[in-house]
Amino acid sequence: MTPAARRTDWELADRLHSAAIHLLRRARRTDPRTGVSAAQLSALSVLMSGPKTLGDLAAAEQVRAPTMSRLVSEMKRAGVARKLPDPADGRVVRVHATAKGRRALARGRAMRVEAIRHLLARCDPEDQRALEHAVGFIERALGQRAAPWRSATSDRS
Amino acid sequence: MTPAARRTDWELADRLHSAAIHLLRRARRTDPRTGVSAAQLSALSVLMSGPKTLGDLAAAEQVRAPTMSRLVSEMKRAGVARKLPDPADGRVVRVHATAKGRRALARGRAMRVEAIRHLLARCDPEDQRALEHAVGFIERALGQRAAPWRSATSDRS
DNA sequence: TGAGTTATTTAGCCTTGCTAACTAATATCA
DNA sequence: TGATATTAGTTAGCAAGGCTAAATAACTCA
Repeated sequence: MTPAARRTDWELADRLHSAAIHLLRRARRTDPRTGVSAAQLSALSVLMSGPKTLGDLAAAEQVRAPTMSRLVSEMKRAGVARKLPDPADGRVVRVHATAKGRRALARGRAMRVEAIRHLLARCDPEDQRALEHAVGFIERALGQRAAPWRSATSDRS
Repeated sequence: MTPAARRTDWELADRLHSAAIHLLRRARRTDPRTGVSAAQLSALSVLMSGPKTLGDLAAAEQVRAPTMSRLVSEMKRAGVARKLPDPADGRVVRVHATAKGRRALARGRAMRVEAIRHLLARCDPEDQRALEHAVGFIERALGQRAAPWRSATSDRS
């Protein structure tokens, strides 16, 4: 690779980094209006694909077990999650999202996505093609596709 | 707008949101190795364009004055920032990055951008054009261009 | 000068990370 | 089988980094 090409790559990576930070900062402005904390919304998004054990939830959220244990207790208190015993293994706790939790997540996600959609309002067909191509590339590069909405705590920068 | 077009917009916004979250989650994996907290790195990035008052710094970081006051005290203790009195107004504190702070920021930013650049390694010329177009569009939509590297605290999701 | 405004700090609270240490349940194996 | 090890989750206690309210110090202006 030539030095010039390397510099170009670096610059593109830098701009992509910056754009991602600022895009999310804009998107999350609405979060306080959901009535559920960012950490709870993030955990709820993991639960959308079905009940999870506390350990799985902690791993998915990239936090330690005690952190998730406490968070789930708060979610239970807030009425957005339930804890049920595992019939096969008495040590295991299965966490389910409640209907209230699913509604809170849908609302929070919709507000965020709406904020981004608003930004895209002036998008012409060429912009849109480029965005789709770019997002598709990033999804492939990250080894994921149609990833669930995740993280509130975690996209801390 | 037809219902189908609206749905397409929503889906693109949703994927962009998700891609941004996961991109940053990947990029920040290296942060703990910088020796300076994410909040401090973010504040340092603001100081790269020159000294700032505490209030300006708080506004730039979107936190309250007491939060920034404490953060800057810690940065001073860590040797990455200095507090100097304003010669014209005795109430004002001017915060400067030290050489150590500039090095810490450069290191942290380089590690993040390197992580993203690594993701872009398989980028063919067409992908690159699309990414550049998409990033440029987002920069314009957010009303910024070549934004400084900001925030560690703030891209929390 | 004295009242009001502004910049920063202090005090104290909350959330959400963490580790260490504990309990309960299950698994292993001599 | 029964002792021991492992695993899942909880509890306790600490730190970082948000916040508001109230204090302090310096400035502005009538």
